[in-house]
Amino acid sequence: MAMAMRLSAIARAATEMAAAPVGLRRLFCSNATNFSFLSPQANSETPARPQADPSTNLFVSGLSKRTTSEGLRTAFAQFGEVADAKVVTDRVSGYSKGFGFVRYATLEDSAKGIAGMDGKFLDGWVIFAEYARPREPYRPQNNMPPSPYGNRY
DNA sequence: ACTGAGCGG
Repeated sequence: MAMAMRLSAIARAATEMAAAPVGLRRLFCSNATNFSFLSPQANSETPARPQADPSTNLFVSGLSKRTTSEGLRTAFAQFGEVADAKVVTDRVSGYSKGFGFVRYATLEDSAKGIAGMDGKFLDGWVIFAEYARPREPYRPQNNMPPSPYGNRY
């Protein structure tokens, strides 16, 4: 019965993990976050699943701050055709924010990119690759006129 | 400048 209590504690912990926000699930990698076999109702009960729908665009987090867009592209290009790769940097300091985006040419490639890179090491850090959520709609922060240096939209 | 969760300009 002590055993039964231990097992239920484990099941409870696993259930909490499955319902935990992305930040906590990051302790593992996104490949190992499906614990629905321990909480069958979690599927219909989970309000908004944190995972985004499949996309050619990947959100990559956990990056070393020394990883560049070029390094990101090189790593992910092993698994498919990379159309674009970008490490997000602070605009004033120029330093990496530790995450970035990789856009593949096809959905097949982006799936292979996740399988190949999620939970792997890059420049000494375990990185996480997942489908990116749809990009934020563009809106100028102030009421500044459009920049002459190139608005891409 | 360090920052270790996060979804970009």
